[in-house]
Amino acid sequence: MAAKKKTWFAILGLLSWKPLSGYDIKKLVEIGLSHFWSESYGQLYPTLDQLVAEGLARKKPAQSGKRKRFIFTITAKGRREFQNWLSQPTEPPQLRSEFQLKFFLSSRRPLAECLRLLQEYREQQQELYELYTTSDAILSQALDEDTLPEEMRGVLDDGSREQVLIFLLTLRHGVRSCEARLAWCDEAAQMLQDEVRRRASVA
Amino acid sequence: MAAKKKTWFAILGLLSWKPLSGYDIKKLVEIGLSHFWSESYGQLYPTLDQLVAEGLARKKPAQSGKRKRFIFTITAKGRREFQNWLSQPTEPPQLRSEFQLKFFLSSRRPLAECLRLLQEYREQQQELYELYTTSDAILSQALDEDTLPEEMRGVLDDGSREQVLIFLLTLRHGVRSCEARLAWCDEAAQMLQDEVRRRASVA
DNA sequence: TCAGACATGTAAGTCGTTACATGATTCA
DNA sequence: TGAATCATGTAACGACTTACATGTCTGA
Repeated sequence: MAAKKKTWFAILGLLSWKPLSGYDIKKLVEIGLSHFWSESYGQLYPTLDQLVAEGLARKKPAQSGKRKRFIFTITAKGRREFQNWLSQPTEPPQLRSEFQLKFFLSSRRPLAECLRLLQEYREQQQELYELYTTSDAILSQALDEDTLPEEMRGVLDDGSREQVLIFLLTLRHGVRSCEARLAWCDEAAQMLQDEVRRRASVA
Repeated sequence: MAAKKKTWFAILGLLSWKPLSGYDIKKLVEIGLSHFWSESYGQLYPTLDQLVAEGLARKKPAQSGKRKRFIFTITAKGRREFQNWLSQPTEPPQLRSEFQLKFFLSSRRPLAECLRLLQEYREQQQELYELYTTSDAILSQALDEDTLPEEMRGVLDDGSREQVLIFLLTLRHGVRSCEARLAWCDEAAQMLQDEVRRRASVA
């Protein structure tokens, strides 16, 4: 139980909300956590069995519906493990950014190359930003009106305001980060172009 | 040559600056790329041999110094591969943030728990921010005065302004991101506390 | 002399994705 | 009837870290 196993806790956390199948969990992650988390089936199903083996969850076939389907329920032990993980210090995200790597390594290439990289990055971020702000608007409105947006039924149940609020806040983390990156792109492009001009004037 | 192998290109990129040993590369990554990249020896040395096997680099024992030491030099083919990688579309960083995972999953826990997570995160970011701004100041000054800061001799050679500029800009990406995250923490804490108050007033 | 930096490497294990394999059910 | 979705799983691979193993050289 020592190491990382973040997948374990991602799953336990979702199970702490309500019993779910592997498939449910996959969907939930895609809808709710997609901008900062992902899980593949290849990871999910084996991990679920491990959780059961460790006594952190229970597996039982679903009686409703005719499909082969297994519902996982968190155990008291699982809940304790999850809460313990929550209270444990969080390791800061160590991102590996291919863009930044390229940008840094391009410092001996023509400045046009750096600028092209910058522009490509900016376009990606802009697209992301629009995605985020759309969802942000929907969630903000929902919070205002104290309702649940349709897209979220099944993901967030009952009229829990906190859930909507936290959802909105995690999203807004993405929004703010995106904004910062966009601003940085403009600042960086500006400085690179200033440098081009400076070089021209010195020569 | 199809897939990811970003380590390959990180190394090739550094070798495109000048011939280096595995140890040199490790140091260079730690000093120059540490806030968005890392390489471990377990990755580095085998990859260097792979590069040689693919004809992208050449390995030769160093004649200077008495220590066992191998210098790697990029080949023309290696250079082509590197430049090709640079021009290839960059995949957007998919971060997996343990903090965001915790924060999201804590939405059914007492609000105090969410606030604690937030505060811990803020402290981490604050620390990072101070680290970044210190380096930023040094690099900004160096750029102003057209000199190389001592810490960078060996990392960046000759008086290449572009190198210092790009170095500063990659760093500033971190600075801007940090600022955004700090601002987000404050915004989020504010909104959570408003919610606590709102709940009190409704009850 | 001995700590700390220099220097290279391997083995084992963790973490995660992709692609594949299989099959039921629903609905247009 | 056939495409989409529901649903579970495995095998193979790739990326990366950690810990270990080994030894040299420099300078206080």
